[in-house]
Amino acid sequence: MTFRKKVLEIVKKIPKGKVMTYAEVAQAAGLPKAWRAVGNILSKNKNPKVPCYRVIKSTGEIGGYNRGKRKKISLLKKEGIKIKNSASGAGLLIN
DNA sequence: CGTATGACGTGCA
DNA sequence: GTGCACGCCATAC
Repeated sequence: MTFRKKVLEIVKKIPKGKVMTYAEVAQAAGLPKAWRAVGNILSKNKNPKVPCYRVIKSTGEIGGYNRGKRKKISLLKKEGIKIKNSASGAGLLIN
């Protein structure tokens, strides 16, 4: 079980309507200091079953998305999460 | 095997 | 409040 796969598993287990930060995912994967790699892995994530859009930065920022940050925001909004500011503002509301 | 990179995080100016 | 720089880990080439 590589760290990469573990991270993907964790992200897959994220409940609907909820979000996790890269740091949280890394911690859940067993390497709380590997959030760096988490982002890197998700960026190269080729598994469509992984809702990588539910993973955000610890600062509350959206971060980025393979298919465009815009799309990520839309998906999160559908889940009940609204984005206050996508830049520096760092604000997302959960319902 | 070694180097470079990245969807980050925190600290400091 | 905003901007810049450093540090960290795993993956890719």
